[in-house]
Amino acid sequence: MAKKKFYITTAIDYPNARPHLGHALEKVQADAIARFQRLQGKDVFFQTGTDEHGTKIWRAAEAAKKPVEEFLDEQVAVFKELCKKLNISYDYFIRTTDQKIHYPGVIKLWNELVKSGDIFKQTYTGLYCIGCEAFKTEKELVNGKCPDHPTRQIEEVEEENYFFKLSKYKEQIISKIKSDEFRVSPDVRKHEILAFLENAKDISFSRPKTSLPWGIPVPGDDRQVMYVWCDALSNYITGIGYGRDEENFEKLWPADVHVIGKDILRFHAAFWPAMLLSAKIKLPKELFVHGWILSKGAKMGKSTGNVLDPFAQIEKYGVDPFRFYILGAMNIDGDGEYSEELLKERINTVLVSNLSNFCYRSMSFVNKNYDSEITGIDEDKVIGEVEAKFPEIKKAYEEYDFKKAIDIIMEVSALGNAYFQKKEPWKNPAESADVLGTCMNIIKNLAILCEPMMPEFSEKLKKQLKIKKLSWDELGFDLKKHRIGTAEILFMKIK
RNA sequence: GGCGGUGUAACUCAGCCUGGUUAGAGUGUAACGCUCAUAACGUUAAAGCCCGGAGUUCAAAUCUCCGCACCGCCA
Repeated sequence: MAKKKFYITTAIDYPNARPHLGHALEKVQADAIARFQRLQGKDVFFQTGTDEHGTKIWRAAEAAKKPVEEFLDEQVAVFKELCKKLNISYDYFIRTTDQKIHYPGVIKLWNELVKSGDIFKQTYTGLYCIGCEAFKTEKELVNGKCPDHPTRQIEEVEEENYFFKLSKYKEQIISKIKSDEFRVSPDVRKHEILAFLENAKDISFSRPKTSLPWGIPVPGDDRQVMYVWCDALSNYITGIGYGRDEENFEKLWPADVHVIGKDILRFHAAFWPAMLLSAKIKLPKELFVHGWILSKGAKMGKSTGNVLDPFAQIEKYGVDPFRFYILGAMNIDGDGEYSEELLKERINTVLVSNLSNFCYRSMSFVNKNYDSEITGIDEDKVIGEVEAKFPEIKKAYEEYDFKKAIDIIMEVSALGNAYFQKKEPWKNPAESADVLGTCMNIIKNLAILCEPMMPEFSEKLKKQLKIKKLSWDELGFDLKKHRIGTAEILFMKIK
């Protein structure tokens, strides 16, 4: 039987500045999902990438005094480097400036929307801030001035743009979201978007080239440039072949899950499905929306000055402890707190004292007392207790509740520690060989359970246990006669 | 202003949908035990007017209403 496919994406990042912890969080969450699905035997395709058009990029390149292509290549390299440092197992990294891969699908999509009669021209009159190079609503202004550029004039500008008939599809989208045919999770985000959709208006879909110099030209009207929606959201289909390799597209679409942040919910849960409906393309199955990483209760961002550099954090604490911490710090339907104090505490008390210590004390005991070999297992009730956790952990992963998954996995490790303590094998090593056999099996299970979140740790465990590949199906206590390798400490305590 | 969420031990949270024995977990604290292990592990304990008020009920952290505080989305 052919493997079932699983197509997962992150949002594409806007590389006008260096990546921050929020970027890291989303990639790590998506990576954990991708790895979990691979463990389940799925044929996973995992896409991430960068959104490279728009005024901010154009201006950032100007500020850096570089040609925009060169500027982007450098910026994108940093985002790719972050993925590498984070151990992100993506299959494809899409760039929206890629004229071979991305443009054909974008143009096809635009034309499909035109064919459906959903693109129309309209004159737009609005209040324009020269500083932002963007339209503002009256509500956004403070004393008639842009809050970000209070010294600049606000001008009333008239532009002729293409619009997209979002309103035409809102009822369809509402019904698909309500029925979970297009699932938006967690529920709080589902409620939010349903409320928004009730009053959804048509949206601006292009800008004059004069005001948006860096973008994809509108087919048949080179005075207009596509606005971000058609240009960027389309990456989810163009990357897998839409408009270019239809066979591959048919194989992978619809996406099983788009992982996004709550700030772009509307674009993904309203604009994007409307575009797909207009183009007669199936909707993605699910949108998983994460919150923000906060530092002392404030959003991480350049403006708040509380930016922690993910590269520095990974360097300082190691990739798996970092992944472990940010995955465990997020509440499923809210935000998460990032602080180095908390991170240190979590690593020292949970990763080191519980998990890593159990593995090391058990394996080094086998090295010393049994010449690295186990010959059987002790049929203790701990086996049933551990096995009872497997379905709970699977459920937590399936619900993207990494915090819960971590908690239960650590209960497995704690069961191991309590079992080891109760059996006191050090008092009589000669007669305790089977106790350690049971411990080796618990460790094997931990290697599987932790893999989605801490792949490097899992690799090390497998190497030390001398076990090749492991899938979720191999959870259990089947290791009877086996020789392990040399135990090494897996995580060090942080001072 | 409208809609939604949150408020439970010193800290982070679970429990609330489907009311019911002494309200749970981890961290921190204390005592004891153990010593294979990264001063790691185990056992036990102290610690909660479950935001406030009213109501429904034999019974409410849990359901209803009002209020307060904080957060999100919309206007």
